[in-house]
Amino acid sequence: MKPDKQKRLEAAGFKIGTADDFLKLTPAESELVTLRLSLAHDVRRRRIALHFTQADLARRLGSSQSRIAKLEAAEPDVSLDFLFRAMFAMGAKRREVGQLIAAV
Amino acid sequence: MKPDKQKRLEAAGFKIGTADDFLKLTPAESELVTLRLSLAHDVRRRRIALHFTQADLARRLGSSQSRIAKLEAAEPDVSLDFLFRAMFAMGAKRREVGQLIAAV
DNA sequence: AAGTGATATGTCAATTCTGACATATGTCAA
DNA sequence: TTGACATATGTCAGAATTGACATATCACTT
Repeated sequence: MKPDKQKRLEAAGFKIGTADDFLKLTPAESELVTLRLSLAHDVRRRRIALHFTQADLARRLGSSQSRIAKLEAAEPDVSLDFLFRAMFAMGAKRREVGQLIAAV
Repeated sequence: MKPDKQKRLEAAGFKIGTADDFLKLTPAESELVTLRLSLAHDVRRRRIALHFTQADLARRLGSSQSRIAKLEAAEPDVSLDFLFRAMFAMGAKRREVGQLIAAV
């Protein structure tokens, strides 16, 4: 958001902040949320780059299409284990995953 | 292991390899195992650097001393979620965690 | 409009993971 | 040796996550 727009909104009584602020997350919780979102987004990016459907990826993981949809939506009942397994199942290396996680 | 020692052992009929080889892990499984071990090791390293006992860390996580012991031992019933929560609970940032994961 | 393939959403029983607890082992100082 | 503190190991009921399935929605072609 541009600074001037933020000023105008605040003048109008709106509090502006990130979703983390809004939800009053601790720094640790915030890091975890960001991590989950990054992974979920990258799974989709990689899947599409490989021309896989969700069903294709599910088959590789011994899972189901609906679970992949939930994974990519970063739904709260999706574990980090599942997210990482999806990454590695698409050939991602620790090096690449580390870079993704470290990215600001 | 030093190369010469490995040669001697192989000459004696021993097969030398990594645990991954021995267990016949796929590359994806291998990446996951290494990831878990790296995190578990780093949790212990950080905890000790902070002069925390396992009970201290457990309290921060709303967990128990025994679960932290299992975590640091990378026992198979410990989730990646729990490992990451422990890292972040000790103040680790995504940047640092990413570097740890990316490290060869 | 109807058909087709991909993705999203909801539910649920089974599996997996968790905190809690008991207890064992280890370490070190008094 | 005893005591005090830290860590390890085992168990288990409850909580969280899973695959499977049904079905809805979307995008595109005919």
